[in-house]
Amino acid sequence: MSLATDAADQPTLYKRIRADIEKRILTGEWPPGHRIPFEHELVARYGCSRMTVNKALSELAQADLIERRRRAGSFVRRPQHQSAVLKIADMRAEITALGRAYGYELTGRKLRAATAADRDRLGVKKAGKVVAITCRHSADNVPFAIEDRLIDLSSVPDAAAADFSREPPGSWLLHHVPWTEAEHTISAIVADDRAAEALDIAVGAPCLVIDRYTWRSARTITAVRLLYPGDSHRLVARFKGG
Amino acid sequence: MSLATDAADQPTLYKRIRADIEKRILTGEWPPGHRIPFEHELVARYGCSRMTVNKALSELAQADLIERRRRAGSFVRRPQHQSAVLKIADMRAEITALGRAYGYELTGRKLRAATAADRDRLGVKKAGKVVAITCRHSADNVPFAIEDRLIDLSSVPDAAAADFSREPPGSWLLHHVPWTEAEHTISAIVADDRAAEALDIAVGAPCLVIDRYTWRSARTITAVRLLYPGDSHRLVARFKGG
DNA sequence: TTGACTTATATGTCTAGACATATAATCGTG
DNA sequence: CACGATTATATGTCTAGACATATAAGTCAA
Repeated sequence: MSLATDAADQPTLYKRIRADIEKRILTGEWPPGHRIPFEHELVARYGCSRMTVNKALSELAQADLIERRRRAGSFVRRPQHQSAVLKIADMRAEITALGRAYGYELTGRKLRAATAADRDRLGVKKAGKVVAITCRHSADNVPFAIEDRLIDLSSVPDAAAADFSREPPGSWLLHHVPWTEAEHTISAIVADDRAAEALDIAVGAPCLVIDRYTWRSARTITAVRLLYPGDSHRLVARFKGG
Repeated sequence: MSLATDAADQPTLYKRIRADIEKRILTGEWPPGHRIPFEHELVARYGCSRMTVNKALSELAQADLIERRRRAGSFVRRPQHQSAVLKIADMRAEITALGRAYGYELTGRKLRAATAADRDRLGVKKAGKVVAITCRHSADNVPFAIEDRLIDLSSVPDAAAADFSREPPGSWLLHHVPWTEAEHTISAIVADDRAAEALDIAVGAPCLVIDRYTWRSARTITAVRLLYPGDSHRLVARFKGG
């Protein structure tokens, strides 16, 4: 046994090294800027080859926990610009996860040549065909959110033939467009007449608005606006790492 | 030269292998579920050792782009549960980044033994001392957000002596608490009398609310509620990776 | 003091092997 | 056919080297 441990070491050695270092960083024992021991020191401490500690350190670097600089060493990174992971699963999953019955209703569907407003909303210059969809999601038969969506058919031609009367466009896209990037803008408004009626709330009640633009490899796919009743719905974001 | 390329290969070989595979996944050429070539096939294709392709594949696995299964092979992962990276920098940075003048005003500060409400809000059971702070952030002398914060002194004893009349508690904590986890809850409300006056908006105007709980290694540090005028402020979240 | 040159060193990448281990596939048996 | 045992195989981890390369630090001259 060339391992430095006498006890049974469940995880593999490089994972143990990684976990050891991670622990010291997370507990603050090694604060941001602190220099991690050199590879050759860790090699001596753990009695293994350099490739093994290198693998541990490389993974920590990939996870942005440390920064590695040639000739200088490896250093604990300072907490990144604060960022949060905001879970926005598709509506069905979101509502189902709450243990509530999911309901869906297509309220409008139009196929048309892109208007100037459409192009502006999708952020594209070229004209093309689009599908405009409005629909409503409900939980236990209570309105949960209304959706107003535009899909660029030049990016997703299949969407022209898709049947959105049963499957919500968000789910459909999620299963047909394998990899996406998106930008969300979250704001608050008060419900106007139309929103109030669709969501069964009072005019002037607060609403949470999420505007989401989704694209794939620099190609716009869809723009969607979701309107939630603000007092009943909450977006939960979990954030890790500074 | 054992490299399979004749052209000058700027990046290193394993990075090129990783990029090649990543590209095929991102363009959809290899859809979710597709089996990546076996390591020994990639070894043959690139004319390198197994460790080199293994490093490329390991990094893709760490980035959740592929999933590796013993004996079966490596497979393109299906787009994860949709998640967004929500940037919420500290207020000064946020406002400064907008090119506006940052203003800060401490409106209240109390040091007290934790009340039942405080303990509930911080999610702790044991009693202890807390600091309660209210303050206001402004951009170009226009109210930008009001903040209502509770700091657990048993986790951050230094906060008792900190001078929050000049430095906002958010910035102070960010620089004194090196590593944190947090949970955000985003909702919408309409402004009540107090909020309307502090933010200089009309009663009944929409407001964006962010409740943030921050802790470090399972230890609660602070709970904060931020109130933004909903029509002027926007939270932008950028999301990558399905 | 400053700038240009040199050197030492820590990380970056890679190899050609090795054995471990989980598991899909196959084979036998009741 | 169902089920348990066996086998083949792809990944997981590790070694003991090697050379490449960026750069901090030291050296020396203007």
